[in-house]
Amino acid sequence: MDMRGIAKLAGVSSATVSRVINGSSLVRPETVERVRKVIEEAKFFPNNSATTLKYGRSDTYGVVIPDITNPFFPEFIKNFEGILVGNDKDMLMATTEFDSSRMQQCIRRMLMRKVDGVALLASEIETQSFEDLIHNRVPLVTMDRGHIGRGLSDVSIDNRSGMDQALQHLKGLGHKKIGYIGGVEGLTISDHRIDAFMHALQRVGLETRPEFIKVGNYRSAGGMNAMTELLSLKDRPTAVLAANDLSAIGGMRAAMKLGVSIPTDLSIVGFDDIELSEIVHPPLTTLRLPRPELASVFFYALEQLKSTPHSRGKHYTVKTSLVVRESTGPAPKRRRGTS
Amino acid sequence: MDMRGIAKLAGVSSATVSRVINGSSLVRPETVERVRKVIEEAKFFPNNSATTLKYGRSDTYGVVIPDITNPFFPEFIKNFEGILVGNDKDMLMATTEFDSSRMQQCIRRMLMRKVDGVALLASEIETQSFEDLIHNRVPLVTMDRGHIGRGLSDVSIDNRSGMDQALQHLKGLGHKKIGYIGGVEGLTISDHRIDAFMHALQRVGLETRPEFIKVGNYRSAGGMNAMTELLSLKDRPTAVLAANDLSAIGGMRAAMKLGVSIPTDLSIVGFDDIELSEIVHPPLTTLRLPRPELASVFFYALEQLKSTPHSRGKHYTVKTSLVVRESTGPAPKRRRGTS
DNA sequence: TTGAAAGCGCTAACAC
DNA sequence: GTGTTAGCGCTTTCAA
Repeated sequence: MDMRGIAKLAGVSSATVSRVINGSSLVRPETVERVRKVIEEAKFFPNNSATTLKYGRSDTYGVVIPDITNPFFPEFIKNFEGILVGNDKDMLMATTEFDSSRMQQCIRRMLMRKVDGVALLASEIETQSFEDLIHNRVPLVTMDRGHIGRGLSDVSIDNRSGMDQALQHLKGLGHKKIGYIGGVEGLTISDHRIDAFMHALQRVGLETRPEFIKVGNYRSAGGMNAMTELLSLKDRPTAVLAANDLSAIGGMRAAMKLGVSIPTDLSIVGFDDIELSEIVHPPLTTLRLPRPELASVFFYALEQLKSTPHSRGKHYTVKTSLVVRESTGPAPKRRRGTS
Repeated sequence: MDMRGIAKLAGVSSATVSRVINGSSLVRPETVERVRKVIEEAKFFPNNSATTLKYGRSDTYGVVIPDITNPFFPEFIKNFEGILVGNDKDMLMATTEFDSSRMQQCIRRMLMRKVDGVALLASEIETQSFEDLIHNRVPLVTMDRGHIGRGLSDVSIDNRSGMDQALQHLKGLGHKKIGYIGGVEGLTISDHRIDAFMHALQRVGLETRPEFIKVGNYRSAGGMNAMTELLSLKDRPTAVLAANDLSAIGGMRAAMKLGVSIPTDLSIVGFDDIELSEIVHPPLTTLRLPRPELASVFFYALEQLKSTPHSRGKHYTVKTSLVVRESTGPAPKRRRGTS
């Protein structure tokens, strides 16, 4: 069944049916009524691909994420989809699994589906991939890459303010030796976060120790490994920051397994503030990266780019803030033998 | 840029370009080569909506889920998307947030996008909603609703075998008073699971006590509330089953807060086996519902329906199995005063 | 082995 | 207020 079918049943033309569906005010109310009824009875739904074909836009935004099993992303997706649905748009989600050929496929799918823009939260992207998007004039908003350009905006995470807060908090509790569990090596977002950590240490006046910095993988297993390494050091940190909550939670698990109690023997601070962090035991002190705000900044940035297609994108920033729970406490008294 | 553009550049017709893209063997190798090069240089991507318009199919499957922040669903999505991408298909995901008007919107979106089928994992659907899908000949596969029909298959979760295993396990540990934290009241999937629990109690030879059955909401907060109620009973259960892992984990939290230690004072069994259940402390004993298998059964069921459009669907079953971890242990000795 | 052309369903410009 | 019609990009049948 198409609009012509409906038109015939209602005794009008397909143009009128189109007008009714799109709420044009030019149609006589009784006609509207009649057409509506026929649409209802026939259970008719307009075929979106015809409009997409005609106008080259699909009212769909693409979202590319690395790993949907990291709770941070579903929480973002939930908010983002909510905004889209509220604006009568659709979402095409694709996950890269940290794999660059998957990433290429994702971009390809986005282009073939004529998405109106792409929110790119997967930072392992090579520049090459998104050149295709730029070249095809698809608005692109990235997370924490720092580069902008024509049709390209970036939402950076203000790691700095959050890290400062976290380190001040720890310093206030008497901690001096602070470790770090990183993300996946080589991703810009991980590098930014490590940089932010190092600089924050300096600003707060704590020493940086290379052996206190371990890589993880943004998942709990990586956090466990990294923490195990940190705790096997002769001179251990008394507090640890992690690149995300999942790593921090893995780290807590590893610590508990090794008989290190939290926060008595060791303090831990996460990053993201996923829902889980409140439920876990002990509840995790963490830097909150607010998903609702992040989602709406992405949406706003995309809409901006779409409405001014040929102009240069902008830098946006989302702030982080410290949420103190129970995984941080006073630094333990020094043991004999360790400095 | 469209196929005619490519055709002109390559000195062929758009038909030939189409043939090259679709891998037709009728084109002379040198022509293929030439066209390929032009496509490459122009960074051309075919416009999927034209094909969708022409053939009424989009090579996209829809997935409708209630709540993406419940880790069970991302884990399903991850597997399902993997299968789809491997078969050159796309996924249109929609979440209902347990809201029936959102559900209607979801179905509408699916119909407008001409999805080739829908995997419906949200059981709060009213029959009315999916009549639209059936009416428009869209293959539909539901989870644990039990009804099949023309173009409609169902994947049921074999709660029974799993519940039996769980209760045998608990009985073997000396438990006699077993509580249950349910899902959202009124959802068929919740009702099925409660039924399965009651029948399993009978089969295993344990008594059923209405006051031991509490509703939750599939989230940790609901599990906390339900557990708090259970523990406020004068005569408490010594073991509790939950409708999903999130509820079980919430239940553990509540128990810990009330000074009830797990598994010493109370045993808990979850349902799903989300990744989190292994990380949580203590690691959760649970009934595993294997997501990779679930995803592939859904895909298979959809493909079956698509290839035989006018025939009746089938019943599929996915079995659950008990994974014993550390949240279950021997029943505590009876305290004085409680029977 | 390649080309020409019709038609999928919708919408907006134009005609009445 | 309503109807007519062209055309979005692709594939496939038919013709050459």
